Amino acid sequence: MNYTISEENYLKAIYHLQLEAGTVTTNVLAEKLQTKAASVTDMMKKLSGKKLLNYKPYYGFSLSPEGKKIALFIIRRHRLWEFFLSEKLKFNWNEVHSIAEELEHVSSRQLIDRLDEFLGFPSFDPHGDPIPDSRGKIKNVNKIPLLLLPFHHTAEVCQVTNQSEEMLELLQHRNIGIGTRLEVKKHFDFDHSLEIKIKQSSFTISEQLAKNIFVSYEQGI
Amino acid sequence: MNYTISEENYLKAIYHLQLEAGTVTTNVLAEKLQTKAASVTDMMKKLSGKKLLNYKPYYGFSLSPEGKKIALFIIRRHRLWEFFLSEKLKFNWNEVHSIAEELEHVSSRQLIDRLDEFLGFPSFDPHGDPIPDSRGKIKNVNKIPLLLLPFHHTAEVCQVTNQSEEMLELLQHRNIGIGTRLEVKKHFDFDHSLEIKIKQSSFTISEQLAKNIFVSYEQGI
DNA sequence: AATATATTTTAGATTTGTCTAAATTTTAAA
DNA sequence: TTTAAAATTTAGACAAATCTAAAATATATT
Repeated sequence: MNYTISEENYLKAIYHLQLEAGTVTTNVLAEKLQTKAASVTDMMKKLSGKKLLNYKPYYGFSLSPEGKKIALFIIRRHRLWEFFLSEKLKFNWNEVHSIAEELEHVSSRQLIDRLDEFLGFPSFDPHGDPIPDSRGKIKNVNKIPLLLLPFHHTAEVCQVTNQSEEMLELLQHRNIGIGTRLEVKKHFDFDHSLEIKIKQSSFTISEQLAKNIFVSYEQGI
Repeated sequence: MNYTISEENYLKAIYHLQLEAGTVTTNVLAEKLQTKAASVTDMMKKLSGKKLLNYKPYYGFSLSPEGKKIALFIIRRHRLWEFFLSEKLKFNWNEVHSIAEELEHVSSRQLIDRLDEFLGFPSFDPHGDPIPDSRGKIKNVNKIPLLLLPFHHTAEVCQVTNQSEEMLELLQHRNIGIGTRLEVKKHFDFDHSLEIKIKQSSFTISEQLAKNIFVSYEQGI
């Protein structure tokens, strides 16, 4: 019931890649974890030995139900700490991730459940990512990419998928954050940039930026 | 500037033993860390290689100024987390230690300084142990063992040195905690037990318990 | 279908922190 | 002061997680 930091990082990375890409390969996982393919293979054998993975050599791997459950708990810890850092310790959006990477490996179940309570059982972290509850369940939101938002309909930013320093710096400059209400005025075919309006001011943002912004359409969360 | 969990645990343990006993030996350290003497010797070589220890084979070792500084920072992290767990997450006195053992190894300096600020720069943890400030300085209190408190002088419990489950269970039952005001009525020579008075009620406590309780005499902290 | 290329796995080495058992050094006792 | 006992260190081994280089397998190309 207790896993090493390394095992936890592998499980979490596999979970994320499964969500993003559906299928996970040795090389992609190695890239994500900044390690080598051979090391990944070693760990795959270890994790499948513990029944956390379905693994067939040369054919790939995927999380078992138990492995997924554990991954969700690690993600729960990560996101609750991010919420804490942002909400209580007043860290910026772009500072919380790396600290939460360390905190997430503190394993006391009771600690996390009390932290959850202390924070008021939040459903989303500062990036808008959903926080699994104490049973590992994730709240689903009706969200669409900003690129698909129809013109002249106000929507609310609910998630930002790229969490790099650079991206978050840009968002802060533009005053865009989770909960920001905006509407799309126009698409420019030439470079696929968008004109958007927040409160009274309008400006354009690149396709690259817009790709990473998700909004909830009909209603707030 | 970054140390492994194991290195940190050794530095911390040496610091504590130096305070308690003045001198630290291989066997005592091995006992404290639940490991073997040979492992301690290995680590001593490693830490003295990093200039954190003065080490002369067969003659013993002690923290260098740099080693002491690091130990104090680890203790700072530990005690701030203990304070957080107790004050904010409502953990009992006797539950905070083991969780803080894990949290103390999360190394972000900024995290700890912000946590400190969030908690209101506390000077003492829930056991009454002093919390080093951001420069590593410890506040000194005029404290004496309860055994030495003169009769009929009210004093305030300011520290409890044994932090085992069993000890803390007993203290909770007796309603003794940091800040409790009490006076000593009598010493019994037969078993060296003490009669003490808290508020209106008097009862006796064993020498063993009294040994671990420290009080501030003239005035509160 | 045969071959070339890319991907993945195996084999063997390395580092960290640990262990046991043996050797060394210090300390205590006769 | 020599010997016995205790404490400490060394030597050699092991598990975890990683690496490089080589081998095995799968995929793509002709």
